[in-house]
Amino acid sequence: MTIKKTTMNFIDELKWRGMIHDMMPGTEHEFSKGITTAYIGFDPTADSLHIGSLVQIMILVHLQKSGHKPIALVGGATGMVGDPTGRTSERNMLDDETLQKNLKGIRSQLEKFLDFKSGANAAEMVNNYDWFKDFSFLDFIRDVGKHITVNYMMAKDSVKSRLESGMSFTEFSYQLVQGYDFYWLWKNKKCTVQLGGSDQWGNIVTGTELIRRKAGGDAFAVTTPLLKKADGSKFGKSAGGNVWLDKTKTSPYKFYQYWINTSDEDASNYIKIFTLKSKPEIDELIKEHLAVPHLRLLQKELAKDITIRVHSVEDFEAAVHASEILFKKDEEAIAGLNALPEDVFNDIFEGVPQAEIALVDFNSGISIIDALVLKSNFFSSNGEARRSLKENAVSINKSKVSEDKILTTSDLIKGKYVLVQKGKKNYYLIKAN
RNA sequence: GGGGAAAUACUCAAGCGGUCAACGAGGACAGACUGUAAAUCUGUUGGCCAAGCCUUCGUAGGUUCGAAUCCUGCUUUCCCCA
Repeated sequence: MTIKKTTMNFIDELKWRGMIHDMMPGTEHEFSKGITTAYIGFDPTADSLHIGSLVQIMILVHLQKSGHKPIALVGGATGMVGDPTGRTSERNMLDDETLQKNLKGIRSQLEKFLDFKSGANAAEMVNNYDWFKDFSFLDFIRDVGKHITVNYMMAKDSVKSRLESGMSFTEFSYQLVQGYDFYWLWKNKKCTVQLGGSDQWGNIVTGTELIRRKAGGDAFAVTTPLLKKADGSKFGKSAGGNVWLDKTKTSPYKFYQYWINTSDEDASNYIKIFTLKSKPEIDELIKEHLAVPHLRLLQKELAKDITIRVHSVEDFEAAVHASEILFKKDEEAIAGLNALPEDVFNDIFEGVPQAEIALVDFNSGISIIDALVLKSNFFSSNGEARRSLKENAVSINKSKVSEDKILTTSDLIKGKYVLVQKGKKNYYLIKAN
């Protein structure tokens, strides 16, 4: 994609958006010198990035917008070692095949956000495996290890916290490997700044230290705050786990819903971080939102902006359409569903758990519990289904049902579907055939 | 190498021979209230053919009418001494 330039300087831009946690002295001056190259590393632990990495992606986007050159590093080598930061136990190593698959997936996602083609500040993607693959162990400990003392490495929190429980030499070496990445990029790509989450500070500093001791060079760092929700829970997780950028892992509908469900408190922060809207625009939105909070303008703008950029306008529109229908009240919603063409109907429920039940069963009638457990596995046990029914949590076709409900052909929408809900937001679909 | 302590459900954590499917807290899920927010209040949180029955308290045995609770072996973790 192409990137429109802004005039605001990079650091100021990040500052008002609340995206800076810490910065090395001299960093601002570095960016004022002209086109500056900076990099962020992405961990290839899965074949898709999730919305946690979206913060880092946005940083690179801002960097490029303010005229600097972003480098996205995918860690083919570091992925083989495993970053101990924030981990309490030794990490499983990835095998080569998975690693390659993951790198490929991540690469294609990054291409959606950054401009890799045009101009002096075109983004670049690098894989640290390229410079590590022919670097022998002996050469590494002589050329790199010599410059950093064990005392220095042990002082890092990521290491200290693991001294009790144990840590392999492999993970202990991680900071040196990442540090060398920075050195390599500094030397070969004139990359003078490393960006990253605040948990990466220790690793980044090892890099600047290596550059200083090995080559007497200057290098800088900016870290972003780790996102948390206002209630203290982890950002980027929904009931089903991570929220992924890959639509086969997290459907656009669910993706959109994740953002729509953002609390007011978080929404005003997120909109600064995850959208490219200008300060006046955002200030205005927040003001409007405060005046009429129940309209949830912020959440809608946030969800719209991100869904479109991560997926597409079409995906966004489909998600809104689906949301409108699903969250309408009772009869209205059923009428809406009945009116839908079959393919749209299927799109809406893509990504919703589905089960097929034979049409003949409907003729004779199916008890609600059998339908929810035995026939579909929507609930994991009869007890759980009974419990939910008692709690008045289960709806069939948008109306609450009790334990004695029997499903028959008259419950079929479009003669084929039964819409099941647990609570307000969990949908399941039964297909008769 | 010697000595001591501990292992309980998603997590922390009670329990120390029957009244224990196991206190309590957190989390999670649901209900009410709302705005598909937050906060608050309430309920639920092993399974089943459900006033009953079955399987659970690291693991394998044993004592006992009866064990999460006592004994023995094993495994793992932590602490102290060398």
